[in-house]
Amino acid sequence: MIKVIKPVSPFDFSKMLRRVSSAGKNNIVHVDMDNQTYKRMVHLANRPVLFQVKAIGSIDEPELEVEFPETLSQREQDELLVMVKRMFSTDIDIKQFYSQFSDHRYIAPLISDFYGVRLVTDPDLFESMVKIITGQQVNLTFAAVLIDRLIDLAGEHIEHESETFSVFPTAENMASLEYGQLRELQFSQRKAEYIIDFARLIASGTLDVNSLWAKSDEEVISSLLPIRGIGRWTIECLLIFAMGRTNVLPAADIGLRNGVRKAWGLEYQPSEEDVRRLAEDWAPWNTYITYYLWESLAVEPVIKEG
DNA sequence: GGCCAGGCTAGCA
DNA sequence: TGCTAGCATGGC
Repeated sequence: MIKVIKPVSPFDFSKMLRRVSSAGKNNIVHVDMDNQTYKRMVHLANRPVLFQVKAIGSIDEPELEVEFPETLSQREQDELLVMVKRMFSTDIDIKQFYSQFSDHRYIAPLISDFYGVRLVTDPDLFESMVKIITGQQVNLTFAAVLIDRLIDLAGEHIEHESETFSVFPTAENMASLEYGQLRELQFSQRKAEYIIDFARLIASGTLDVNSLWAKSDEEVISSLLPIRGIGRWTIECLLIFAMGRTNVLPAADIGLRNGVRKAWGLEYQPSEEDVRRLAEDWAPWNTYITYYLWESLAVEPVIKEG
């Protein structure tokens, strides 16, 4: 069955896909740049469901076709469409961001470079949190390798029309792991503890992550901060990469600081406080400015000759 | 080979 | 309250 979503324009699905497809080598997300499609499985009503998102139309008159099994109930269809809209930030009125910063010396060029690019989020809070904790203090390349290994170990792997789709491990899957199993994948002892303990909190019903959706950013931060292994940066990333909140400033983030250094042409590494000062007029678009600064670092490096 | 990675905790003053 | 050593390993 196919339903059509009309995102608010501008919406550059192609650039968004390029970013998604460069993360890791696992079989969770299947991106086809030629056909402009994104496919993956998610848990819906406790079973894995395959869906596909395909871009038709243009950047200024975008449409997304969402394809999913006929067997979904009406309620599950609604849930899936809400999730897809959130994942691709289709309802964010990005033109307001653009008009607010159209004359900004350092931000306007970013808008020009990444016109129509929106945040692409993870469909699931648990999945996102595991990825973020894994990414603490290690380079992104290594973090992606660790996540790939974790998916091989604990995820489901489902064949569908000659393609293999991996499904990210559920909290229940991971709650039954031992720390030593993650150590063997080259997780540090502490990260193994952080991640498995977090899975156990959810699987046991002690922590209800879905209750976070109704909370403000600061309420989400204060409710997760007491959990061991979860600091402010981690929650700020969750707010961005899982919840799609648009006004989050992870000022301590080394990538953001590098991005600010590059865009502002600074000769020194700005501190967290420096970033907060420069960002005083960024509201309510802290997340998008941060995201575009991250994007500006991810641009393919020029290959040197010789 | 040394420093840096899209940090966090625990221990100390 | 604020500071810092230690963690743990790949990338460059």
